[in-house]
Amino acid sequence: MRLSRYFLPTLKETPSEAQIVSHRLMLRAGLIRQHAAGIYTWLPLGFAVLRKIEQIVREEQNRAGAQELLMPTIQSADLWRESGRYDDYGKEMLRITDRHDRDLLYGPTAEEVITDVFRNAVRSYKDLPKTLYHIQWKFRDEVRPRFGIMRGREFLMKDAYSFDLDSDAARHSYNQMFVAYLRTFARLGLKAIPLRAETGPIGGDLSHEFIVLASTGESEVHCHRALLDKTIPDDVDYDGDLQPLVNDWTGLYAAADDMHDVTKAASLGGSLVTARGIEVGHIFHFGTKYSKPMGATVTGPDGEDVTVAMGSYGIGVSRLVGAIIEASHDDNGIIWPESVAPFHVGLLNLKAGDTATDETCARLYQALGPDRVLYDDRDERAGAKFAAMDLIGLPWQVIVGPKGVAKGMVELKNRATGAREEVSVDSALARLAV
RNA sequence: CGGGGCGUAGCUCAGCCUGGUAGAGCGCUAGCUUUGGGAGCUAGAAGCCGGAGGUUCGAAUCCUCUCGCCCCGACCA
Repeated sequence: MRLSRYFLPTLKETPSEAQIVSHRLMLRAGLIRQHAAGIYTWLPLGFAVLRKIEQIVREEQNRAGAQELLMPTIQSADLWRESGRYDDYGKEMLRITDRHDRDLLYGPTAEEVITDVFRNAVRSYKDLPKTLYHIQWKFRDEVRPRFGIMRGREFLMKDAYSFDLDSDAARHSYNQMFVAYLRTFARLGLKAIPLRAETGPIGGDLSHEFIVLASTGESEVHCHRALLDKTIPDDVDYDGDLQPLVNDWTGLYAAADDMHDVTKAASLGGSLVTARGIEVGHIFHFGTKYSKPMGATVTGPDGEDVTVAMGSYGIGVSRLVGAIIEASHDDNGIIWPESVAPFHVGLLNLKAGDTATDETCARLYQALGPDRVLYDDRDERAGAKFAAMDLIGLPWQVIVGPKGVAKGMVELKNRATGAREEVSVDSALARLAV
């Protein structure tokens, strides 16, 4: 993409409403614009990142055996009356009335809808297990939206729902998601740790939240140091026994403030780490909380009806954009992990209009591929280009100036480390190849 | 939902206390000069001073109401 044609409204100054780093940088780098309190427009660059994250989440869900579908944003209130949540959910639920005076709502979550789909379609235990998910916009009418996209009212979320014959089987579905989450966050370039969580209003008896570590994070977490160094295998057998792997990740002490056990933590001595983090995922096993009132049953092996055991598994996709920035930035701007970067390379033509630099840039642009490169071909000063490119945080920069070009050289800069090297054009191409 | 604050040019803000008809910096446009870390000079364009009502000869400024946004707290992917 040529920057001269791209819609990338960057800001030199920080809009006054933005308090935290990710919000400021998202506004400044031209990722989002606020539409109303807690509601945002995603500009092309931000949208590109959102799509990348979404795709990684999708791939890992599929890999774990979950199947994607798409449920509506607007839901019927009747279903919520069935589960008993229509009155319980409170003002966070945005309620709507249509022209026939029917009660609708903008979905804050989708347990009711998926349970309805399931009960109408599945009859036999032989159809189990099933894990279904979608990636859809949700709305929760937060009293006080803040921190930009991190706590908006409208947000993009992946939510998965598992259906099993009994709670032992459900535990396997739960473990599949647990492992999928570890893999997902690792691929996003994040250090995430699972914490045992309160089950909250959704209910149930098994729940973990996943916290991404970032020094500017909202909540405080305490955990064993060894948890930070754990890695997740690349070739997980999702059909096999996942319990050992889950145990490995949950065996060490880890707790947020609300579940923090000071005595237990103190016994860790020097291995205790206190850090800050951002919640980006939450998984629950809640048994028959929805299947029972809504009559989601299957015929079991013995011919008797069985109420299915369910779990639900959320990832805040749009929140992750902010979380990644909180975890990865410096004074000059964003530093995108390669896996989610909107472009792989920023190509800076330091003297647009100069035949030699133009030609070198054109060659690099074509060879690297216009989809992977953001080419700053604007008639701007070098300083402005450096600042803009650092701000938007692409992993690599290729800096092409007349002095280097005369020697057949360009400069390759790594955004994360700041390291620059002068290399030949061919060498730069080789280094940046897919 | 309790407490506080702010709405003036695209952005950051001054002006308001003490009413007299709109300002700065950045950005934008044009020209010249500059050209490796958000340039310099010159000349421009750009504002229903959030909205409504009121007080007054006169309101960005004072009063009332209203809408919007932000911050602290309680609550959440």
